[in-house]
Amino acid sequence: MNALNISVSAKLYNKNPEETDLGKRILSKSIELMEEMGYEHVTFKKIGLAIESTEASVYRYFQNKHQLLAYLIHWYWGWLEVKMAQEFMMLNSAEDKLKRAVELLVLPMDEDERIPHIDEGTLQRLVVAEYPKIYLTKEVDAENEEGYFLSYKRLCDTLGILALQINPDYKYPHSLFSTVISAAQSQQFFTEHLPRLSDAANDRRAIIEFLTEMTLNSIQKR
Amino acid sequence: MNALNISVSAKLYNKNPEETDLGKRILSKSIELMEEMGYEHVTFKKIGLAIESTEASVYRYFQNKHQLLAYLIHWYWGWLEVKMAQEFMMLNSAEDKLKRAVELLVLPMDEDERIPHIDEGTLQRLVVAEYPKIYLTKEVDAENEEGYFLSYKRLCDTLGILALQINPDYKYPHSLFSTVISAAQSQQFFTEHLPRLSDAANDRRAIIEFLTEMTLNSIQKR
DNA sequence: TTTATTTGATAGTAATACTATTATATTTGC
DNA sequence: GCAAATATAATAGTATTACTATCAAATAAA
Repeated sequence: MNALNISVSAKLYNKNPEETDLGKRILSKSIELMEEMGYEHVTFKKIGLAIESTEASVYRYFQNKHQLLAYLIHWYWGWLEVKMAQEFMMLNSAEDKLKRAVELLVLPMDEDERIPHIDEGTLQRLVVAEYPKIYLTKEVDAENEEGYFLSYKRLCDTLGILALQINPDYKYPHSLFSTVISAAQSQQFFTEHLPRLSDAANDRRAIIEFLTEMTLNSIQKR
Repeated sequence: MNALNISVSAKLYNKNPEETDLGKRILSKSIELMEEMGYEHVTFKKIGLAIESTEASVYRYFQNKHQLLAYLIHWYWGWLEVKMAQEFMMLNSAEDKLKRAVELLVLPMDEDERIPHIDEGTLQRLVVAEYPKIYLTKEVDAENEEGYFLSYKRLCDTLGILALQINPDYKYPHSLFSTVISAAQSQQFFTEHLPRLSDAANDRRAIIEFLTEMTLNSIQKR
């Protein structure tokens, strides 16, 4: 147990995939498959095949594909929060922390060797491509009560608190950061697939600058 | 043909639903059904039943559920653009126009009696609940070439041009308005389902204020 | 009023999203 | 080291979904 562990609510799985080898292979391969062929085209049968096991085994860990995606995305936000906390220790001003947070949202991630079964870079691309699908459903209220979205909400809170350190009177910290996090994802998607919806021709630094300006200009007292 | 007509690319249907009575009933009922039970739970069989026809008839108009949703959302953005153009005629400054645009994105729509087969209010709620699903797919590039997202892109352009009237040096007009439009949708969803992700407790005016501030502060020369 | 087109009714297929069962490994407790 | 518990593999089966195809009846157009 020297490895870093991201806590994921027990409601997000049937059987904890982090506890077994097969479970870790499911995580690893489903990230790969979903990123590669897209959430809609993945089935538990295909995952079973990829991990050289069976459909039934995957069902033992996750109730369905939706829960699996929710798990992976939840894990991603939890992990990003840990990353941010680590980096924030080296920074002093709230403004520097926010700037760094935006960078971490947009820059490609390198593999964290403490967690060999999860390829953070691939997971990040998966999140960019799929994340709104976990809450844009009719089951959102029930799943919200089960804690499906806790790590995302916590991340927004954390950043919102930084904003209030810059300007305690700012009225919309939660709205702002749910917007910024979401825009960080969608701008990455748009530069690649719908470039007319962005001004950052495949240039992550431009996305970062856009988001940073938007964030700081919104918060600033005037 | 005294009625207003929103142009929708022929790639978005098999057979133009606006041209027949059955087609219009499909539009009308699928908006209702999708809003009510959510995109995932709708099937062409259910739509067939609701319009007192058959599954096969629905397939004659749309290749699949995804294309149908894309049609409806495309129609919505097209219609919103027309609405905005109408309202902009009564306004002079670019700033006033942008403010009004944000209001139109967020305020509930009333029925346009020129188009009796489409309930704009219900359609707006459908768009809030489902719109990213039309581009978050592996088919996005192919569908983009077919013009699936033209009305959305046009809307971003239009608003971006207004921003440049306020500040010709602003570097991110497309990114800003794809973000603002998207945030207008997601903030509505969050206030209802994930309130911790917004600061506008079921208050559309607060969403409007948040977005308007964010927009104008981003554009402003400094 | 013949011809073409649209719709309704029905059937059928392959894939999906599961649930269930049983045999075989593998691990754990004693 | 062995019995008991647990995890997995292999397989089968079901209901639903996402289509495709066919053909007759109704309607519209030439």
